[in-house]
Amino acid sequence: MFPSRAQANHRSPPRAQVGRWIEPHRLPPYPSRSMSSPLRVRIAPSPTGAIHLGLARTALFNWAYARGRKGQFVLRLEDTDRARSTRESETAIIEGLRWLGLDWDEGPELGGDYGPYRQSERIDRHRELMGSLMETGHAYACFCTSERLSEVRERQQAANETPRYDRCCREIPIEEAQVRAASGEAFAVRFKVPTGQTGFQDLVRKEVVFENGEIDDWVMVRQSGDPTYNFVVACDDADMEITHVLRGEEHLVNTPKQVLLYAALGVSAPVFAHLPLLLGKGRKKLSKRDGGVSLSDYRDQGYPREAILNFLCMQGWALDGETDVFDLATFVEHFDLEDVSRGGAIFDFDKFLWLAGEYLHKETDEVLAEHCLPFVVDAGLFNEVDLRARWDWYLSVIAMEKERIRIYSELPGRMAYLCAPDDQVEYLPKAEKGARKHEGRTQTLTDYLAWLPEHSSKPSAELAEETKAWLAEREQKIPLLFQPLRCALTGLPGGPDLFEVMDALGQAATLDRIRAGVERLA
RNA sequence: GGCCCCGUCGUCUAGUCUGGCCUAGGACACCAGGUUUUCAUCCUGGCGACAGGGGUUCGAAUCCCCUCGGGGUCACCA
Repeated sequence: MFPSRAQANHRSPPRAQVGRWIEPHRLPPYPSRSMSSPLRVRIAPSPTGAIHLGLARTALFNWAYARGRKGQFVLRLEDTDRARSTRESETAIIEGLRWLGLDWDEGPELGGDYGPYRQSERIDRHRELMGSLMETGHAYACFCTSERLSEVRERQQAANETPRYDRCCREIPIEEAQVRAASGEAFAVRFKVPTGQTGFQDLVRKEVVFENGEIDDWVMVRQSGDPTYNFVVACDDADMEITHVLRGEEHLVNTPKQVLLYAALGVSAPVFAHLPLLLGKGRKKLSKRDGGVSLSDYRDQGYPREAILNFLCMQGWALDGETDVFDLATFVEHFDLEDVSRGGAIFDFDKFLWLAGEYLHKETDEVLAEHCLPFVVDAGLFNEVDLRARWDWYLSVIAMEKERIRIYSELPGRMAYLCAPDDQVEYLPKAEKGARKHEGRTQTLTDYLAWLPEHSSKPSAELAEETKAWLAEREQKIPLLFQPLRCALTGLPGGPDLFEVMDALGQAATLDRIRAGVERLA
């Protein structure tokens, strides 16, 4: 049969199944997919890193498609690359998707009727299917060495041909192959691509057809005994009765290989839907160099969760061409694969920020305060206990600064001036310049400092009116006082109503800051 | 390079299947004006696209052909 050299030293379970011929008719039966069987979709991320925005989008579309059609959504971990797969990444993916608000019906941490849900744990089944495919003549052992393979590739490239396997081992008689394998010669298993054409239904791109002559006799199982992605993904999708495969367009060219495999396995292929790629600035696949490509980047920067979800919905899909802001329920209700756009689109970071602001501004002060709290603490402005002890004050700051921030992490920068020492408020150049352009600033500020204590106990709106009246009496324009005052109080060129700022500062700090301002702006 | 996918304002997108309602709509960005003590918000306005060329048709963003452009993929990675 086909024991391999790898059998002895490979750390995976013994390959007992490999050489066990299974009669085709004894293949474990695949449940037939009748019209009444439920729609089943899945995502199959490899746990090798953080959640990329593309994965988040794919997950969201799968989830919405299932939820909108009473289907089931499955999470399966593609951990075939053992060197790169980690449990930390697995946990991060599960937590990240949960944080987004997605839920799935079956998964590695949940179990389900089609488990296990880690590809590495399905290895016996993959070997079983490999064996039967060899038995039925759909796959064959390839004894070529990697040296020979690269030689062939180089020769093809030199001749300007498409590099592909020359099918050298394809016609080796099965008896001979068995003898060579038994003698310990290493081999990989390749799929025997038939002649003809392979087409499939793609709900986004209609029908797609490939010439089989263009398809390589691809490797299903490596010499090491490890199956490859194209092999296991189709096996698992078949076993799990996945009915619709929604994934990124980079997988489009893999699809005919998988479709051929389904046919060899004797099962019908699922319906596909290849989603347009998320692109970076240069119209190339969005990658790390584009910055901020992980879901966690946005969570950590304080993008509202609903804004992230909403924006993800718009990556390849539009509600009506008019409405940009809509919730998940609306998405689930209206989402259809036929409406997914075909062209890849550049990820618009500007619009994302804008949308974040739309959601942030809709939050109540209380909710926003909670969302911003960790960022304020992280910035070192307050510890949580102190901040909670003066919650009403914090809420007033939130109300005051709300319209100027779009993401939670922007608050600490906006309110930092409130925490500065009163004689050392950092004056931004633009603010100081604006203050200094008024000739009578020092005198006006000094006079105001004298006038203020008797009036500052009044509500801010009233104080504002009285201050303006005071200025009118002196026949002075408003900016003459307000610009130096703003600089003294906040050091910023813009910001909330000055009298609300005074409220937040308190009388003592207000007076101290004006006093310091008289000197510093002299 | 082969194969495959795609092509509407700077960007995202509606309209394309089922030609006429398109003088091509909306949003972000940008610019100008208004509101405001400033910034922000908000309001008003502006800028700005059917890749190109041939057909078919009374009529084409929409159907057909060609060209050009962009992307994806060509592993014993996933």
